[in-house]
Amino acid sequence: MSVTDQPRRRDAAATREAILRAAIEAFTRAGYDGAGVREVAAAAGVTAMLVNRYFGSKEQLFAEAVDRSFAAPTVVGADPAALPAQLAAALVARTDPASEPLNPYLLMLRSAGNPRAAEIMREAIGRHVGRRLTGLLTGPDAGERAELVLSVIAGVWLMRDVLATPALTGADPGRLKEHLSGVIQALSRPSPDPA
Amino acid sequence: MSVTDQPRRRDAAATREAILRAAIEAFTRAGYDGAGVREVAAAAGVTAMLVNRYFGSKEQLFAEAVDRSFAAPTVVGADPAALPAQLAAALVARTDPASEPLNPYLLMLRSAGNPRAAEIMREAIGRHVGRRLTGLLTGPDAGERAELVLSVIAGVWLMRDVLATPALTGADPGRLKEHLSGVIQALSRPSPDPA
DNA sequence: AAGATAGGTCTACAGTCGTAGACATACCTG
DNA sequence: CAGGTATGTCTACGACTGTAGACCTATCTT
Repeated sequence: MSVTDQPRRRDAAATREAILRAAIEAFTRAGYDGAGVREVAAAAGVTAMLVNRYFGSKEQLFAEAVDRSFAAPTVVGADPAALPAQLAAALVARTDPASEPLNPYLLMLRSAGNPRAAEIMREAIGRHVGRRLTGLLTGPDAGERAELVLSVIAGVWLMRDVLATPALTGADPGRLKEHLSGVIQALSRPSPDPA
Repeated sequence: MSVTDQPRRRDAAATREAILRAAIEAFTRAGYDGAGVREVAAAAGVTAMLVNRYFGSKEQLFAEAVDRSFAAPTVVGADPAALPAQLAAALVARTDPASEPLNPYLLMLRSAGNPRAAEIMREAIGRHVGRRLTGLLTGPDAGERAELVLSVIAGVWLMRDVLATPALTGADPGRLKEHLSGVIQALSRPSPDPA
């Protein structure tokens, strides 16, 4: 790691934390299948076996990495009326290709191909993100509208960062924010007007 | 494959087609990393080497599978005014877990983790889907709004089929269609009203 | 019927993967 | 200072991956 890689002081908690951080980084960048245990171990400055010794298996390591990554509150909005604009602004800002590369949505999108990883993430969503977002919405079908908002967020992250589609990466942020604000607004109302 | 697996009559075109079909199925079900060349070959009733002999490499096979999968027009809408409702209805119907398991969005979502696969799919989107959807929208920023619609579609497919989130899989189809129709409607207008 | 060629298979290699058991060493306690 | 234990490493295995070259054989042509 550092230039003078003196063997880190023996501290189980700190080492475990270093491995978990490295795992989040690796899984977010390369996905569940693309990240190897040896790679995670090397980034944490330890051996591959120590990873399994602390976390049991790659699958359990992934589960804990997902849980940690999803636990961090991505967007906090207090006023329900201002939520669409705030959410849209945050989404546009954070999906900027030059933005910070560590976030739960990238981890999710790049690991969705593996069935076991998908299960783990579904449970984590129900445990963290879904519940948090549902609380911000009002109405009887808040749960499903919250997951629709989640779908939109994930979809934008997919196209803009993972696939890096030209029209979205090069779009004007202000106009993009307007569009997305309208989309989220449409999902904020309990039931669409059957005019 | 069949019970009496008599060695298929030697026909280069037919064999190539069988391999390509098997590849689309495998890549859609397991993603780029999850599907192996031997698995594809076995499903087509041939040897792994023949796959590479016809397609050069796994990567080129994937590129051709993506191109074929994306070329099939998923939703055809003629009337721009009715487009949101039609698109929403088709999306809700086709993302039903009991629906047909072969479609470009699943292929895309489950392969997005691999960087090379992501590049290939980005090009294929620009070549097929993006252009097709852009033609259905009007206004100066039709391109970026088309990709936002694509983002919504992909996001719903991700949550409803790949992750199989409970609130979306169990949601009432009619109400879901209403919500999504409103979302797409918001993206159909050239520029949101700065009221 | 005999040869030519397109169509397919066999064997194998070099690499990576996740993981298990035995072994070594740094640190704390007496 | 001596011992014990927590902490970390080494070696290795079996399975799987994509792919290359040599080889076989069914089919068509003459």
